[in-house]
Amino acid sequence: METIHLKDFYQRGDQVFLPHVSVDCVIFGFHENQLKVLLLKWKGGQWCLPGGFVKHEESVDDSAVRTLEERTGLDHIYLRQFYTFGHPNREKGKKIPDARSWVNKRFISIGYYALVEFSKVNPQPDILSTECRWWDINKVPALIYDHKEIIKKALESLRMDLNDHPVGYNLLQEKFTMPELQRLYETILDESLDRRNFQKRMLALEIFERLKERRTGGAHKAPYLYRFDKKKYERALKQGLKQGW
Amino acid sequence: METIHLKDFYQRGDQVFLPHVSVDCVIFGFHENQLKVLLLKWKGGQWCLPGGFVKHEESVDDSAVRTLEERTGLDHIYLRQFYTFGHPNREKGKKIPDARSWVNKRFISIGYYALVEFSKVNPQPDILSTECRWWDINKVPALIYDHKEIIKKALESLRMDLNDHPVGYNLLQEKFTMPELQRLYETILDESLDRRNFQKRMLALEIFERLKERRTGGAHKAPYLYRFDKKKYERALKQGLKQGW
DNA sequence: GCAAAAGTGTTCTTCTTACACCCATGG
DNA sequence: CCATGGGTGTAAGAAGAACACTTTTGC
Repeated sequence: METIHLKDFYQRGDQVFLPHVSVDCVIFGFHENQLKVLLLKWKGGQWCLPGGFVKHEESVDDSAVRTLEERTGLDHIYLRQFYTFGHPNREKGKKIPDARSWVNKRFISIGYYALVEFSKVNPQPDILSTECRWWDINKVPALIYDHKEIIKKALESLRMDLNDHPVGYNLLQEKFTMPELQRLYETILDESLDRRNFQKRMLALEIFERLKERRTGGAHKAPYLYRFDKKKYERALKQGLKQGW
Repeated sequence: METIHLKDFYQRGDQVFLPHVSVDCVIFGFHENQLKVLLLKWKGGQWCLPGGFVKHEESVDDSAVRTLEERTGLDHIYLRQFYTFGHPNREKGKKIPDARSWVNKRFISIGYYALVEFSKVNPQPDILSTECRWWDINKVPALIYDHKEIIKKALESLRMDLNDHPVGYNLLQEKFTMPELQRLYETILDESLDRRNFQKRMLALEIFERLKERRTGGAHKAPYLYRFDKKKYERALKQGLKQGW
């Protein structure tokens, strides 16, 4: 992350970044059987999505990648553009210290969602914020602008993508159990699934490898551990999965 | 359509439009059993997608609607945002008469596709072009920038949307036959479908009304005419159709 | 009367859903 | 020893694919 002074950013940021264009990232994680989103607390006290601006010679995708890296410390993240928000009143209530700043102008924001492994993330605030932390998807606080709507649309897109993209690889730790994978799907879809049918369906995708180990330590019968078979997983990502759900 | 002079547009267009942001529209029509796209011929002789810019106080959606109206003469068009193209080299080979013009800068383009009733369209060139006409989707000429890729992605999105949106209403004339609807689906999907299964599936959607008339005049047995049942169609649009394909 | 397209219904197969029994573990 | 969660298989139902015969029309 480059160091940039706030005053510089407001006054001369447009020498580095395109005006009127921003990127917002809905970063999903999964922890303790809950779907989480990473949010930032503005200096004003309100919460918002991590976002950024597009450098003059930078691709929009790269700008999203950069934001992701800066907020999470991770690279090679699963990232997907899902919608562009372009209503002129989307930033209602906008207040920037310097009224003449380029940042004070209208912004069209390109929405990306990311899937990250919760335990690997080291949340980092940006220069405009004081705090960066996970929120339960069902307990998101009031957000600035249209950010609530952006999250809603991100979640809808994620649900759609679940149809033909194996999604656990990005959200779970390397080794995981079927019940864990099922919780993940149930959380994203917000519905409960039949244990036996779920397992059958998942295994039918043929992208998993069952290990001989089991997850011990918990109460009750120890479940098997699985991991993604990298080769088959990659192939599935390219071809799209067989239809389902 | 407002009259605007070309020189003004290049020199002072940024007083009206946002810099760095454009809209590209892939306008689909259906005629003589072929899927068509509406293209413009630039004054330089190359072909491109109809597009436009976003006014300072205008929503991006409205900007697309305006472009659509200007090129086709139609309003209330089925329109869908499908992707935003933001690579810095997407406009390779760009040549604008005035090198200092705002238009000469990099643009991020928000892609929309539209479905229109071919026979109702009155193609109109814009101020930058000399010709506006339909091209068969399989015979699209060389296009500027990344416009070929934009069409490709639009078509992919349309194919996806076919899963849960009844699409004929926007592309066919008011009254149509099942075989015609089938040609439309086959053209979009680029695969042939079984006549009997197709009809069953369509009728199972329960959004059609079969008329007593038949389409006479052609050779062979006269097929029935159908039209969309407006109420049921609207409901289906909102709820999404039952899964299929 | 023949070729070509359209109307219609049935069977087979596949996928989806529903559901029951036994096993392991911690308390 | 019992409550709870996990492993597995089977049967019924729904959805999709495959397919054949009859009718209409222009030539």
